[in-house]
Amino acid sequence: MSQDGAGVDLETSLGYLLKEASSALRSAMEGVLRPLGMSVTHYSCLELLAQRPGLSNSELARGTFVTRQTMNVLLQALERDGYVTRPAEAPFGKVLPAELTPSGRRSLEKATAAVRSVEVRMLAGMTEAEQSGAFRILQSMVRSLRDGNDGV
Amino acid sequence: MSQDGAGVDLETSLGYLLKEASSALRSAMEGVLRPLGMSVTHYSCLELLAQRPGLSNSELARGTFVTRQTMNVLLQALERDGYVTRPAEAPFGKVLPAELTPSGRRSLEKATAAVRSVEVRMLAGMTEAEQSGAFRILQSMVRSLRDGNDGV
DNA sequence: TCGATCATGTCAGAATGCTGACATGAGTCA
DNA sequence: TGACTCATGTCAGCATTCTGACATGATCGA
Repeated sequence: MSQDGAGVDLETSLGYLLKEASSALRSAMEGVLRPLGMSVTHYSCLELLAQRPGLSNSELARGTFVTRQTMNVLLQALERDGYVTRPAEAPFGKVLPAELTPSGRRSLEKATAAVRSVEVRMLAGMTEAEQSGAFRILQSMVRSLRDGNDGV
Repeated sequence: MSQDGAGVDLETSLGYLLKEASSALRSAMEGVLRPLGMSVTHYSCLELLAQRPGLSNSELARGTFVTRQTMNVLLQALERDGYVTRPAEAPFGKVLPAELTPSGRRSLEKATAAVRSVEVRMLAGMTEAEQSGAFRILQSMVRSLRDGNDGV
């Protein structure tokens, strides 16, 4: 199965498995969000805004792991469709705090329920201890990867 | 910090953390692969072919978590640049087995070393037991997500 | 043997995200 | 005060990936 001497054995690589898990999660989320006419990034943006009202474009971008240019395009669409509002002028500096409209909040409700069901399914068969263990380990990975990243 | 009653708390959501970890890994891999003129999918394809010579386009697509259309575009580019060869005619059915050329193998060597260093960094500070625990847990997540996915 | 079903390779067009670039406002330091 | 650095919002162009569609070859059941 494993090729001796090869650098990264896909069968035992945690990096590969991480990618696989992330792909499966994304796929499952797309599956439940598509009927609602929502993409994963779309949903992530609304969810983030619901939990932290007033976040700026750049902050939302960091929170959803896309560039601020990408988030800007998405925010403009969400604004046009009436899910999000931003003031015409920045109250301070250039930062424009965004907020959900009632329509945005309504639209988010169904999506949140759908995504929660996916997360529940993902955690099926795992004990509480395993879940908190997974949490610690993933956090450790993120920290280690960020550290050596030269601030990029 | 947490909003009581909200469906998915980002601070404690394993799904969100999984996405964060995957994003950090991808970012780190892009960082080391870019100087080599290689994208993550590009590398993944070569690595997969090195470990399992003769994989078809569709099999490579599944192994790198992209569609077979995407992999087809990539394979054509890799073929054009002399990293991969495929027979002009299928030895059986329509399946075209792909293989690395010596040039492809050479190009992969540096990339493998770079990616391995990223994986080592990611696992820094984790015990053997934690790593195998992480492996089991991620596998469990993948299985649970796939199960309810209606075969998509 | 024949028709239905499925997987594959491939082309074309659309969607999504990224890099590059620019102007603007805040903070820092001499 | 003035120069410098940094983060932000935004526009434009490019890269990557996806969805839709089609023809072809293998497989299976009647």
